[in-house]
Amino acid sequence: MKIAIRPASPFDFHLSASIFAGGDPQIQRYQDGRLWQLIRSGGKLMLAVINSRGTVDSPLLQAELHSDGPLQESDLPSARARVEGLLNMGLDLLPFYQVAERDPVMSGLVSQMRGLHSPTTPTVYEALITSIVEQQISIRVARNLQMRLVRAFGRTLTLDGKTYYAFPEPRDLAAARPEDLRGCGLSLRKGEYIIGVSREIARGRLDLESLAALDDREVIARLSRMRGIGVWTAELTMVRGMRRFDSIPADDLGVRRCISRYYRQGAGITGAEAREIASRWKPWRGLASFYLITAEQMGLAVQE
DNA sequence: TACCAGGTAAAAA
DNA sequence: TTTTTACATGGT
Repeated sequence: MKIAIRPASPFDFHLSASIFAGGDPQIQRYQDGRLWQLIRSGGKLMLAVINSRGTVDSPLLQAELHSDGPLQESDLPSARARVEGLLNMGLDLLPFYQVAERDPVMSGLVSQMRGLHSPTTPTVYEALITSIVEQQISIRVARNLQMRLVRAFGRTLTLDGKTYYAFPEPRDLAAARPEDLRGCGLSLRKGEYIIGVSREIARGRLDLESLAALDDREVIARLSRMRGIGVWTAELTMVRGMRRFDSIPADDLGVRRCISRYYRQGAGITGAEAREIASRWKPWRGLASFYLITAEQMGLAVQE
């Protein structure tokens, strides 16, 4: 079954999806112009294969949906929302670009990344767990551990003899032991954090999706009540999984490094200095930092 | 080899 | 109350 999607313009599908390049082809992957991603819609797993049929200024995407059973018309609205959510396709970037105009450095970078949309995880839970995994270790190592975690605990969908893995549900990880996660390369302590959070959710004592009703400070306070979650993890969860485009983990080493690169000639800066510089991007601080990180990865030059 | 990489909680001072 | 330490993997 195929659906057509018209993202808000401008939308650069290739640039936005490249963040998924090099991923595990059985989990999430962008390759040869197509984005592969398992989505969950109405309790049913399906594989979405997304490609572009339009341009940056007149974007048009096509998503093929595959499942191991018959797909109903009633599955489509939810599936469409899931696909659009992956790259925040409905988000109008122009208000952010207007704010960026006031900042010569950001303005110069943005003009080279026009149409870049940031990704959002299908669930808040996935953002929270992957953020815990990423604590302290390098992104590269963290991606490895995340792939092992998904393969070990995720639900699967088999199509044409190929198995695809979806991110685990809270109850899948709630049933695990720290030693099981240790087997994926995680520390025993992170295993405890992840299992603890998953159990709270599985028992109905924490509803992550309902945090949408709270403001940023309240979300940080609520999440920080749980063992293993500090301000950094909460902020990363918000910007990555809750579409809080103004939330920025300013203490983050990577964020500080790229702000320093483009605004302070690479001199080391503190989280407080990063927050000060970031204040000019309100109310788009999180999206701006995503642009900076992407600029760094693309090797864009520092403006003189 | 030793150190560091998109932190956090718990122990020690 | 503030400072130090352990934790895991993988790159340099």
